[in-house]
Amino acid sequence: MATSLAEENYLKIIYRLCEGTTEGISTNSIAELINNKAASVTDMLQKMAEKGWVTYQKYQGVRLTKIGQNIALSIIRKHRLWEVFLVEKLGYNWDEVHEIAEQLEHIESETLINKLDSFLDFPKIDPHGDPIPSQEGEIPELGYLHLSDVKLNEKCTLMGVAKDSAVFLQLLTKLNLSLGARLEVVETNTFDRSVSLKIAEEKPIFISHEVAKNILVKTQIIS
Amino acid sequence: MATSLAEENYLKIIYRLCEGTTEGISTNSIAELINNKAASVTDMLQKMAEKGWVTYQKYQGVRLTKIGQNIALSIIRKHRLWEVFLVEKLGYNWDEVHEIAEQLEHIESETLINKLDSFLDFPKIDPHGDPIPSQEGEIPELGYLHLSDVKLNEKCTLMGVAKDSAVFLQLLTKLNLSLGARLEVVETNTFDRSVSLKIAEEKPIFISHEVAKNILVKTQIIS
DNA sequence: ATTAATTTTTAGCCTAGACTAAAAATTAAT
DNA sequence: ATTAATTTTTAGTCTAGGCTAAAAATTAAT
Repeated sequence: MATSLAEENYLKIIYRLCEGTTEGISTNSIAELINNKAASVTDMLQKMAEKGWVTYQKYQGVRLTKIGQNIALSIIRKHRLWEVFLVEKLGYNWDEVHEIAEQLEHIESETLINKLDSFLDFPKIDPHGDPIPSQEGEIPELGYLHLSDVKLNEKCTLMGVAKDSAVFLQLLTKLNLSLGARLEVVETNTFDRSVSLKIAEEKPIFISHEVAKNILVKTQIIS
Repeated sequence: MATSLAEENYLKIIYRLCEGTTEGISTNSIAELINNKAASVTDMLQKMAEKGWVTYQKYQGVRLTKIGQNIALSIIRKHRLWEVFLVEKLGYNWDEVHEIAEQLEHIESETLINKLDSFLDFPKIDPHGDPIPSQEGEIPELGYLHLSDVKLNEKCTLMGVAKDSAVFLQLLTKLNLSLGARLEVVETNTFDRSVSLKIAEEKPIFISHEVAKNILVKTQIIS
């Protein structure tokens, strides 16, 4: 069944909210992310339930069905592949590509996205370190940790970010934090949960808990 | 002012119909190309007139204003650049790209299209030989002739097509007619206006007037 | 266990952009 | 110059996808 732009945006957002919960997703949380009023969301959820993309019970939130998940994954796949294209081929920075990819992800053509995938040499992650789902909807499991959860003095490598808003990414760039950076948490401050962080054995810098939480790292280098 | 998808499609079609006329464009002709009913077109024309993109007088057809023209040209520019991308970079054939480019042409980002332009090495024509408008809306004037207008026994080169429907392009491919082919009309048949055509000094083949009319050529090779 | 606060849903309304049917204007044909 | 045919416009409807205000259900607080 064909999906409208609005529907695709709902599916994508519900998918994001579903990750890491088995709970039904609340109307309000969707409304907030998609920037609509709760009443509009209820409306759309009911339509999507009829189409079989979500299961929905009044006042109990929604869950994606297998079909809904697959649609969401194919949109995410497209989004992330286009981001790779924008950065790798057109020379954009990682904080500039989100908006454009939000548009490109809705282009409908099976062949297009697979040719793009091949043109880009079948990348496994996007410019923010997020995994790119396969055509079959498989997501390579990367097992990254949030920097805020890493033990003191444990060396790790910056592999991705948990949030890709432009302001956050620009801050990272300013702090000289980019994909692949070698990191080590040397101190955590109980007062504000801020963190002293060594980057590539340099003099430590301070970053807030909020920042640390949104940095994804791996602790051993798996070759 | 922002343009909706529907508006962009109207502007593009009106632009096409304006080429080579100073007459107002009829409601019906637009309706046919855009696959809507005349009543819907009237409606939209009135709205676009208010926005200053067309001049419109009841029962007298529309014309594009300068602003309308510029919007149309920017969409055409995007369409044709994306077509180059699809053929040159992703390996599509020239008869496969139209539909996808119809979607891509609506992606809104100034920087994107200029970066794409540069990535493609500033092409002047698309895969069908159509000129690509510059950022400023200049169209390189190519001065091509329709093959049906070329004198007998005058050698010429296939530079483009006047129609890019998939069936037409596939037919050309079957006939071994592609961009750059050296052509010579050796006979025209008064009965059905069909044409005997030599391709690269081979044994002549027959093509219909309809085909000849939609092939664009240049007669001297301008280096 | 009620009451209060919050969340969600329903009901009704709005706009963009389609449509149909009927009216009006234009063009063509006698 | 009328009449007939065609084209275009108007008027009124419909659907998708938003909205607000009020009602209903759920959750939190006494």
